[in-house]
Amino acid sequence: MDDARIVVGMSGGVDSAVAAFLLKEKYSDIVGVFMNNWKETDNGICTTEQDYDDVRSVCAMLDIPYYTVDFSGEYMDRVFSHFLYEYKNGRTPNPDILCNREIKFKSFLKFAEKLGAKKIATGHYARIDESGGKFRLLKARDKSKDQSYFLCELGQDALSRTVFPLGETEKTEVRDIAASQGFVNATKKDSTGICFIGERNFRSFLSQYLPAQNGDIYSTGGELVGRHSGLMYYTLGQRKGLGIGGKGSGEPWFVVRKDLEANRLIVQQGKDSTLLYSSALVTESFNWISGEAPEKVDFECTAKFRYRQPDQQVRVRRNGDRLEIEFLQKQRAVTPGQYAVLYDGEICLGGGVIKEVML
RNA sequence: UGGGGUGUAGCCAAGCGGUAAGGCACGGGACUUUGACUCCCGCAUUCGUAGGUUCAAAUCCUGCCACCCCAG
Repeated sequence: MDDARIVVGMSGGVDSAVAAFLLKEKYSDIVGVFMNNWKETDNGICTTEQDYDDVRSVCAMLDIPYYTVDFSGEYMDRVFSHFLYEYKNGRTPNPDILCNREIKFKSFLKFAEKLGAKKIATGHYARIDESGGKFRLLKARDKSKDQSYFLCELGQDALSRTVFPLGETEKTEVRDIAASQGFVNATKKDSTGICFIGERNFRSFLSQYLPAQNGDIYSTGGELVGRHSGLMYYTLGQRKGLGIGGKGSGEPWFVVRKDLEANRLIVQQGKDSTLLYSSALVTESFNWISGEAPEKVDFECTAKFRYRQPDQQVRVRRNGDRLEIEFLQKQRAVTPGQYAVLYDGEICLGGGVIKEVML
């Protein structure tokens, strides 16, 4: 039994509740902390009250103290402002990876220190192992829930002070444990949508922060095929929301390019739109979880370009901080602003923002 | 106002006397801690309109309306 204090981040969902429960096997001094990182500015449905109630209920059953902490200022400055900046520039950001780096594994970690804790824990599905003072991030045992992709920006400092109690646990077991413990959130639906902001109408949400500018939609053949309501509402490979019907072959249309200069959306018809398939990408800065780039400048490994994508074989060429990642199989809709995350089998090597994509 | 053609859901489009295919779009749901993709479900009691024939019409007949084309 470890009597050093550990702080567990609790969202109100089943995962973090069960994570806290599992910690009781090894830790005697556990503190639950609920993070409130988003201030409602509209009169949307506020689920944070309910979530906090659930945290209270679970902590009471576990007989552990709990606190709530507000990082909404940090979230706005270090995550959301960047999120908006990226959209404004035509890219498609991944705020949750940044949120992990900046909030959960930075601000929250510091907060835990102030509470006298040596370590923090979260309900992420991923594993950490250590050997000779080196920490590695590994995929979760439950491959269908593995969230290592979202943790690709972490480093040695964060990993050395983090515990992921659910790393070896299947999601179904998590539900079973929650049920057997009688947790109020045992059957609560998993939350999705941007972390802390939640699920909401993407268009109306974004429009509150960025001005939308209508424009034309052109086919790759140069034909005017429709109107768009603002480039920021679309991402590469997107089908929904184009409103183009009855034209051409009858197949659906997909976004293949955003022309910011002309405020035009370029679309192509058919699933096998060749312009959607790329063969390589470039990241300009890359976070190596080990803390240092591998010695080899040219090597093969696997990669993911989006969450829950099967591993893809790639060849990496390293040029300082710049990485060129070549795909052995062409990839559909690899999008600037998203992350390329490298893996060596179970090991998550790290990730970087996709800067440009080559056909 | 001579000739020909076409009018089926938001768009494209089957149907040619037996009681409205399909696709796209759209809406809802599933999946999902980004954005997407994908999957599932829904989506014309009605076929430009008014009559007529028929047991039965979107399908046949007639008038009208609209649009298109060729002539003028």
